[in-house]
Amino acid sequence: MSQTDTHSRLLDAAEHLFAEHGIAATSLRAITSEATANLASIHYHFGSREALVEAVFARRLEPLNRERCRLLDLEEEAAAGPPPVEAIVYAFVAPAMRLAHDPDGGGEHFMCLIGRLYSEPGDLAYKVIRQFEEVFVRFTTALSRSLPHLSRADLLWRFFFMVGSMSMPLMGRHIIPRRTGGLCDPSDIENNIKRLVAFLAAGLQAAAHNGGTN
Amino acid sequence: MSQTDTHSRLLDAAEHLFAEHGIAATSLRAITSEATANLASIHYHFGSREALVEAVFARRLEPLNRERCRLLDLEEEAAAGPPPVEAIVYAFVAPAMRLAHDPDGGGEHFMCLIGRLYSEPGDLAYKVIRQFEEVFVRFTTALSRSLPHLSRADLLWRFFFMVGSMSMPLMGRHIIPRRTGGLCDPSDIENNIKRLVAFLAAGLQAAAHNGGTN
DNA sequence: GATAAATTAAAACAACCGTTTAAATCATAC
DNA sequence: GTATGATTTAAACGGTTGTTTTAATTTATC
Repeated sequence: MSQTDTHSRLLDAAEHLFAEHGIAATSLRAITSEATANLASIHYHFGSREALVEAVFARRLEPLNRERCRLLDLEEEAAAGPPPVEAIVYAFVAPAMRLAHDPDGGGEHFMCLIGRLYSEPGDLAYKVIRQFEEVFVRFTTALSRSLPHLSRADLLWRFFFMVGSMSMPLMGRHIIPRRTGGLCDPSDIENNIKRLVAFLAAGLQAAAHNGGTN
Repeated sequence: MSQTDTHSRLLDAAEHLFAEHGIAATSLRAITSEATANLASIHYHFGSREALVEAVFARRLEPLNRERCRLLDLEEEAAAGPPPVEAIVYAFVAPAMRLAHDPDGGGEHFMCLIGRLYSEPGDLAYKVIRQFEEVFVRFTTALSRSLPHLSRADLLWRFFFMVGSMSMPLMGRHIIPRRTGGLCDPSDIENNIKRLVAFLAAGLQAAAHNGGTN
């Protein structure tokens, strides 16, 4: 934990460069250079490039998803029946948005990286997404209790739509402000959380496209 | 246009491999191998690797966005005032979803690739996204006419949320079916269009998070 | 069928990749 | 202070990358 903690310096540098240039496009030499560490240090501390990649994700994902479940716990204890959709959406969205711009958590690059995940080559995505298993199950069942009229397919699709919407303020850190002349600011976290909750709660509660027959 | 049209065989192979493994992770040798062409043919026909990447996008983007504008034209001519939000969303979503699985259009890999775009290294994303300029302007102004109570920032954010939602059935071709045990099928295009339109129209029309004061 | 242009083919280029090895350095406990 | 284990360093490995060059081949024109 000293200032010469090569292990976490490597994780920080990798996280940053992965988010900035993509995982595949980032070389070990670029990482060790930014971390002011030796090339071989990656293999000493992690064993391989792939293990380093997984470590970058594991470091942040566990606390993030724990916080999501904690917020959902609170809501489910507070409400007698199923919690309102807004509360479920908030418990899912807010921890990710906050982590994305918490300089202490250091996750400012991480959530951008998570957004990239769906477009990274197959093996890695599956490994990482498996860490979402508990969150996926808990939130989809919570939503299905609050939206019992939706078919399972409709509900799951809407859950994925939610993930996609949330990924925009996380991934579009550079593109969105430029595109909107600064009008849309991804670092305006609390307002963006409210925007997302309003948008997603309405979308999730919309009438099913087919009248709910399947 | 003969069966030995190396130029388009290279584009097809690149499009496919880019979508499958990512742009950065795809080598020229892998492309020429799949296209049964010589390694040097890429530089002969396109000049460089980067030019090939841009050509892959340019080939599909222009027809796609033209179709979007055409559908929006129809709606704006049909309606006296601003078209209903559902119609605007449909004009934006449907062409992309159809292209994504139209084997004739060959774009079955392309839309998956578009989804990757937001997470590709910076220079490329800006170049390609500039091709969306007309679509961006036309659809945001159409939406703002149909949703005049929304602030410009709220409207633009919701537009980005829409793009993010739409990217899920496009990008998640492999992950979503596996994750849902086949219950969610990204190739069930027409139903997914309806699902998206129902979800997005409700989200776009939601009350502003702050009561519409800014 | 010869000429010229367009296209394809094979080979080589330097630069970079992830990984490994072995020696040097550091910290720490005896 | 010396021995021991943890960490860092420098150098090299074979393999792959994008690109260029030069020659061979195909295609079209007269």
